[in-house]
Amino acid sequence: MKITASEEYGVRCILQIAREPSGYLTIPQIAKREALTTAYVAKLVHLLLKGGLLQSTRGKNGGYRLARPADQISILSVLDALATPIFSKEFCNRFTGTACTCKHDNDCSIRALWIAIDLVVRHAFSETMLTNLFCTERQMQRWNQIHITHEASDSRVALPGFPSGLSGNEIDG
Amino acid sequence: MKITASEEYGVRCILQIAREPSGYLTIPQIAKREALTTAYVAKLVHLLLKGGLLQSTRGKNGGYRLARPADQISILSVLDALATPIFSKEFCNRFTGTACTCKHDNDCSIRALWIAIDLVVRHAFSETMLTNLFCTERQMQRWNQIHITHEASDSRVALPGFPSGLSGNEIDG
DNA sequence: CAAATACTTGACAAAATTGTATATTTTATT
DNA sequence: AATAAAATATACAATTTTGTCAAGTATTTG
Repeated sequence: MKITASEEYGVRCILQIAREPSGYLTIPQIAKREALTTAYVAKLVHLLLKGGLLQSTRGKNGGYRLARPADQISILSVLDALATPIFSKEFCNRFTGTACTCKHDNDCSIRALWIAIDLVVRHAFSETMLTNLFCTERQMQRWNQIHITHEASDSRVALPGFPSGLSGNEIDG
Repeated sequence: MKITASEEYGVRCILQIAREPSGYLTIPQIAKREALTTAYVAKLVHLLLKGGLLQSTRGKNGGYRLARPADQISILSVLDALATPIFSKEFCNRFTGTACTCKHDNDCSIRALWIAIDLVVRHAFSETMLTNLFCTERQMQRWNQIHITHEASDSRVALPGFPSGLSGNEIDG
């Protein structure tokens, strides 16, 4: 499982704009701050623009700003603008092996697994806003230790007890 | 965020072995059932072998079997054998932009975000065993509807309230 | 011990992703 | 109007991932 390059760099770009006091940045400014080329930043912010997260002004003195306040922009919406989610309509078409259509097309428990984890991830990111990244890494880590690992060991952040094949008859499909 | 090809196909291969009544399958057999080439299956099962999830027997009448009972093999261990996790040691080295070292190397709230989601995902997969995939997709879906979306709307499967930059002083980093 | 079967390994070809280059359009300033 | 600064668009080069090929090693069976 991988974070794609556009997701990583795209989040960095919009976070630069979000944290900028003036609320306004040009492509060359972002490029300099993130050590990226202007061409690449242009591509990324364009994705964010199409996704409705940024507004642009053309011409001299132009630039980009957030389309809404940072506390109303979820990480989920940012990632959705930058790449396709873990599970999308195209997924099963991507993995057909040597056949022209996937062997498990009409009944695939693995597909249900990916859909489940996608749901978990999407929910997590839907609750995290750009403003939540306005802090130091130490603060974030501390939060992680307190909440995530705690919740995790409480088995609340899990997919516990997927229907077992051995005792799966309880569920009427 | 993407599931890699080796993760997808690798899970399919080990699931074939796990579901096989004899508990024993050869590379050509797996290849046929999954519509993959024998060369590709060989590569994938070898990763699973190195990861300690399979045992192999060479020579005529050889093949692969699970190294332990299917209910003791987590999806997490399978995925770890097949690919690197969402966040690993190499991560920051992959995204350095045009610089030779990442601009945010010593303080990066985004990194903490990826580490957090990685933890959530790993925990979820650590609780899901191969046997939990021994069912129909409908059964899985039904389970998803009951548990996942429910827990999600209960805000228990989330990263709620990451430290905010506005009111983040409460946390002593 | 030879033949058949099956795993092992490393190199390489194809495809997808990632990143760059170039040209165009828009707009403020002089 | 001319110029400079900035966004937009498209095509293309580089890299990484994905999948294949081919030559090897090991083991069982007759």
